[in-house]
Amino acid sequence: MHYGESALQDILRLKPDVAILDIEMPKRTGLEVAEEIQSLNTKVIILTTFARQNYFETAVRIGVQGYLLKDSPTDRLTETINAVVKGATVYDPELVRHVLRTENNPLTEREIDVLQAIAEGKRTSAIAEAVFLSQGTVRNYISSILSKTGAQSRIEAVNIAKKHQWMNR
Amino acid sequence: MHYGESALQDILRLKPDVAILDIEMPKRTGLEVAEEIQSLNTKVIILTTFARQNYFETAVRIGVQGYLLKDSPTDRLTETINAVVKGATVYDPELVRHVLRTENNPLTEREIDVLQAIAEGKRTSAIAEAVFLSQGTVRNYISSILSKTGAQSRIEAVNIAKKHQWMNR
DNA sequence: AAATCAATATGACATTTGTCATAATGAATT
DNA sequence: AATTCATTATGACAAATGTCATATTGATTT
Repeated sequence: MHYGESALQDILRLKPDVAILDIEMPKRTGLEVAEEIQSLNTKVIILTTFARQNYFETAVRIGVQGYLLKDSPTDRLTETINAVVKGATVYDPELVRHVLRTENNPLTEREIDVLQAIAEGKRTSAIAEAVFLSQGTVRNYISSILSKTGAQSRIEAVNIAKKHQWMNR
Repeated sequence: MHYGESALQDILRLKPDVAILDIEMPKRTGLEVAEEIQSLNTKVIILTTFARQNYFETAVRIGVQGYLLKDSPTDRLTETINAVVKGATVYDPELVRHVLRTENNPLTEREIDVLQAIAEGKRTSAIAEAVFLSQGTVRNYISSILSKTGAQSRIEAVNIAKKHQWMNR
């Protein structure tokens, strides 16, 4: 395990063109390091296992030049390094898509669970069983889903949610 | 326009290997001619513009060796003639599919109209307006759709009908 | 520490749906 | 000619659904 602190010291000393940082490191996270060195000309690429939107968003806010997931194809890293050196900014497309999906998604986790059950054609009692909630709660959720989507009926809500890809996670 | 009667006379006289017949001809339809000559060794291919399932079904019942639509690709006719001479039987796949669809489709035209509106997420009042029916009638249709599909809810009915392709014509 | 939000629940009420009986008409089939 | 079937309708009743007010709990954010 590498220490964020030593990474920071190395970068400050060596002033590399590109620094590839993990996020979860002891002492200092990759994001903290990235923030510290933003005044340098060193480009930062975050390479991490964690697809947490929170991390991604702060990375973008700090202004890193790259953000990749460790499970993305290996040659993508080399491509990204080359692109970043040339001045480009590269964000993992999966992640961007995911953020866009959740960003505009007005539905909560539970509401999505319920909506998925609705899409299968289940009626309230069956939905309640499927998600282990009382029928009343399910009806409340549906009511909320309808008002959030602006739909007039369960089916319309499903149609709208599908169009916006709000129904997957 | 050719006469079915003269086609029949010609076939009886010439005893061809294959006879290609239209259906709608004056005096005698192609289907009548096909029926008359079934004792001969002449293979019959029906080539017609009319995609009426009624025609197709009687043709199959009579036992014709081929049934094609005039708007199918031209080389299909030559293929079919060759295949039929070799003893095969060739039915237009589109037509077969269509028949299978309507054959097992328990829904009436009107019910399909209603179900389509349901799939769009319309509620009863909106459906009634869309198909120019009273709300009561719409609810009766839905009730009937539910019992015919065995569904418990509108959405389930839509899902089932989509799976069986019962919602298009 | 306070405020916000998601998750969960209940009760009451209004509206929407689904079901059933019944009926008229016209087209198609036997 | 009689039967069947699709289309259309109404009325009455039961069940399901949607809405609203209200409340508790725990997590997250300010």
